Amino acid sequence: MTTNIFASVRDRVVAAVQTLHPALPPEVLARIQVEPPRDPAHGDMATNAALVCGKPAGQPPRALAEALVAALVALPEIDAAEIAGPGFVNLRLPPAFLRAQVPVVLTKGEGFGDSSLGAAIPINVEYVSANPTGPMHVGHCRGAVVGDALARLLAKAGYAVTKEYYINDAGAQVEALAWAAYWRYLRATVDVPAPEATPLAAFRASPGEREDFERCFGVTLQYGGDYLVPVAEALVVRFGAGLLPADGAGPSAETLATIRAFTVEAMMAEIRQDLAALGVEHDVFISEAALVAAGGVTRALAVLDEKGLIYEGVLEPPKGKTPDDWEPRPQTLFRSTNFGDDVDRPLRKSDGSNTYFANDIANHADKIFRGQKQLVQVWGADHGGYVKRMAAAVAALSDGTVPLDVVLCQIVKVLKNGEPVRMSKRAGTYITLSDLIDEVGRDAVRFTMLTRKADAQMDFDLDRVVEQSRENPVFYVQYAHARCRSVLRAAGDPGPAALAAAPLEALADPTEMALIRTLAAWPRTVEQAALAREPHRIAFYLHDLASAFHLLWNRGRDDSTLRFIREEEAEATQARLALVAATAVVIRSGLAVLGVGPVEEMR
RNA sequence: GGACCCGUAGCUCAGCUGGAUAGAGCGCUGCCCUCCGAAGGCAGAGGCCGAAGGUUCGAAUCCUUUCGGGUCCGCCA
Repeated sequence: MTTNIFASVRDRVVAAVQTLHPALPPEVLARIQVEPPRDPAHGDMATNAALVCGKPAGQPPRALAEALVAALVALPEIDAAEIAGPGFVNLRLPPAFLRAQVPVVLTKGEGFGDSSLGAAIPINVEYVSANPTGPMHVGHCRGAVVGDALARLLAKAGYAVTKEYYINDAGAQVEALAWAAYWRYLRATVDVPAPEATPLAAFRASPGEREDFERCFGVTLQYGGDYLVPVAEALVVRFGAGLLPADGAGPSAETLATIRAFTVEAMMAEIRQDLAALGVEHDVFISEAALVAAGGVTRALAVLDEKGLIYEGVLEPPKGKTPDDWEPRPQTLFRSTNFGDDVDRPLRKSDGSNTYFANDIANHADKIFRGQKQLVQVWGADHGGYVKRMAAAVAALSDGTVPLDVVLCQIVKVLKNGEPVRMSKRAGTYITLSDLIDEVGRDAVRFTMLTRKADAQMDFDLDRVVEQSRENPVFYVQYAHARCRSVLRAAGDPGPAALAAAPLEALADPTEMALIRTLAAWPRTVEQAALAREPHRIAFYLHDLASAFHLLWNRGRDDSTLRFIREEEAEATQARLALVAATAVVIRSGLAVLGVGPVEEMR
């Protein structure tokens, strides 16, 4: 049973070319494409075979095209073939061949479009990986949705996908988080007296604000939002006054570590909750701190060292914009320039501790050690400058056998009443992910985030995405599914098995055939989108599919013979119900890739 | 100074890894509901694909140069 009719016709075309020119090398044959023509008037499919094979075969393209046409029209799958332009061959398929896709869809169900393209290759998709220093906001949202949809897409395309979250729970930022939690903790334990003439006593005597804490303990807080209040309360429940310093000075290293671990855990719980609300899933959570503690960095750097890629050296200052405090100093460097990077990259800070890059090398090495054959990272655009060095590291670690694809997501600008919503933690105008979901709903958030290429900037209009009109693609696609379901319910909800057996000769109107062609393009769309790592193509496909269906629906308004349910024509009714059911199946299949639920009816 | 991303209709964006006469939505113009499927439908106008070279049968797509917008550039993660 054929699911990707473009692939099966391509097989025929390649076979025909090989018969004509048996000696053509595989790399030439690989360039042969069979795709939908840009203009449907040109036929059902078009192939460039004669154009790409003409020169290697030593035959003018048009002459080869003529021979190809003669071979192809003899096949049962091809009704007609004609030469166009410089040597395109346009193919027309027998209507019965196209109609036969309808029972295929109904039999396969939402598994229609599943592909073996990925050949069960282990592929690792890492996304979100937000620092556990606060609740998720809309900035994280796009990467989460894009990553999750991409993972689902790759799974549908036949890859063995591992969905991964890398918890940045080591380093200065979580240290700063622990200090902020400590401040909140001191506020929550205000009743406990402090030893006299200590920083804690001074803090107790103050109003207890952020500035007071910073002054009394001589630190600067990077975090401290209200979201830490419940964490501080939980700390009190768990530890009581046990974390207060007996000497009234700052927290001991152990105390701070305890607070850090507890707070990170609390933040991760909240992030997991946000992700669940968004329907974003992960198979694996990797802790940076645990990876470091387990010797992951040492192990990864040893691999590089063994290849002679690590050395002590001095970097040139950045051109044009030299930092004020720049001074040349010897550092431990990785020879990323061997792999296309612009400069070699430091692995250790001046105090001897590892850079984030060193830890991230360990993260990627860990994936490779676990047997992942392809790596995908979904990052914010601000990490663009980081891509080359990471690609270099992965190439070095795997001897070039493991490709790293980085999908960069541009910033999302949130609009309310046509005005940009300023994102500021301090001003409190910052929109958390859960606020966003509460306001417009999970499905609208997900679908809308996927209506743009990841690397194009996006406006997210809060008013627009809840609008029920053609202008809103979420609504447009959901409405198409609801209409399908409405028709099927009116017909007594016949099962797919019954409809798959229906004769389909009554499906002959151009609008109906156009819809069938769109359905038939679904498996190809999945493969193309997966190869390009571009889940947004699924959203655009669904819009096209919905459009083809709405068009048919509207035709029924002007021409009553095209209505789906016509009591006077039982066979046509069955055929159309099969088409409608197949449309609903493919919409659900596509929405599933986006992680969006189909609706049964519009309210 | 350098690296990376982006310049496509008035606006917001697609363009299937180099294919034919470059598409969609919004906006604009003109038609279409006494009733049977109008939270709408049909039709139309609107383009030097930022610019200039190059590669080849063929370029919005690849290369070089250039002009605009964004992101980033040792001891943040």
